[in-house]
Amino acid sequence: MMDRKTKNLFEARAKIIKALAHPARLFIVDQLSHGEKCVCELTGMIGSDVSTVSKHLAVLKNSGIVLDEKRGTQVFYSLRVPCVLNFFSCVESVISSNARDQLFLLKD
Amino acid sequence: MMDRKTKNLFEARAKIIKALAHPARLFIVDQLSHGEKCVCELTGMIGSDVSTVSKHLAVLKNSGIVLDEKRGTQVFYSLRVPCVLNFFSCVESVISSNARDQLFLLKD
DNA sequence: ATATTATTTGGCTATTTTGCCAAATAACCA
DNA sequence: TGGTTATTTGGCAAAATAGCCAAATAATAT
Repeated sequence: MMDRKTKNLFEARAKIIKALAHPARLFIVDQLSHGEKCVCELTGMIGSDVSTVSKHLAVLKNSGIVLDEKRGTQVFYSLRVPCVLNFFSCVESVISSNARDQLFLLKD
Repeated sequence: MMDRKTKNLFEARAKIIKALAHPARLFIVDQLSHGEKCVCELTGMIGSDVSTVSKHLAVLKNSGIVLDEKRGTQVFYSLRVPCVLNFFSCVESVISSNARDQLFLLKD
């Protein structure tokens, strides 16, 4: 049986991945890959309540994925660990692999 | 504002990542990287009810991350898209980056 | 046929996550 | 100071997720 140490390791990993596991948060990460953005900019793009976006950002910040910097009345968020962008290519390949299988089922 | 197409894309991506966002499921993926395993083997390692493990496997299968193959009375699961293993190294770097920051705060 | 082993499914409760609103806080400007 | 804009926080209700048990299904062996 998995020991305590192993369990902790996988819990820590899951916490990071869980922080990414939401469409709005993935979108935020994608946007930040083009450079820092303030909460208001992101809110405009996402189209949820500001408080909702702020909470999504808090989740990302809390897990160590983004950084925040207050300048004047705005808070700018940026990617702290850009390698999270690598996730996208693999996720894309899962999606297209799924799509190929769907096509295969429809063949003939 | 994000258009429908973009929204769908990020929802599809989130679905895949969500499938990975659980300690038991990450553990399963890690184990499968060493080769296929049957439900009973995984259950022994994880230490939850078989039905729970079976449901975790269903989540992974449903999102296209693993494959299943029934042989006799057992079902063997294997990785369908091995690139998901790349996630680990980035997740690890987020974790160690967090740890470094913690240390920094404690300095002096 | 019956029993046994492996796995999945249904159903239920407990927990977590989401997203909105309203209110609090912070920084700036008039 | 008082007002305005940007952001966060608290609180709540709805939705999704997790994990257990019991029962159903599947394959095999006796």
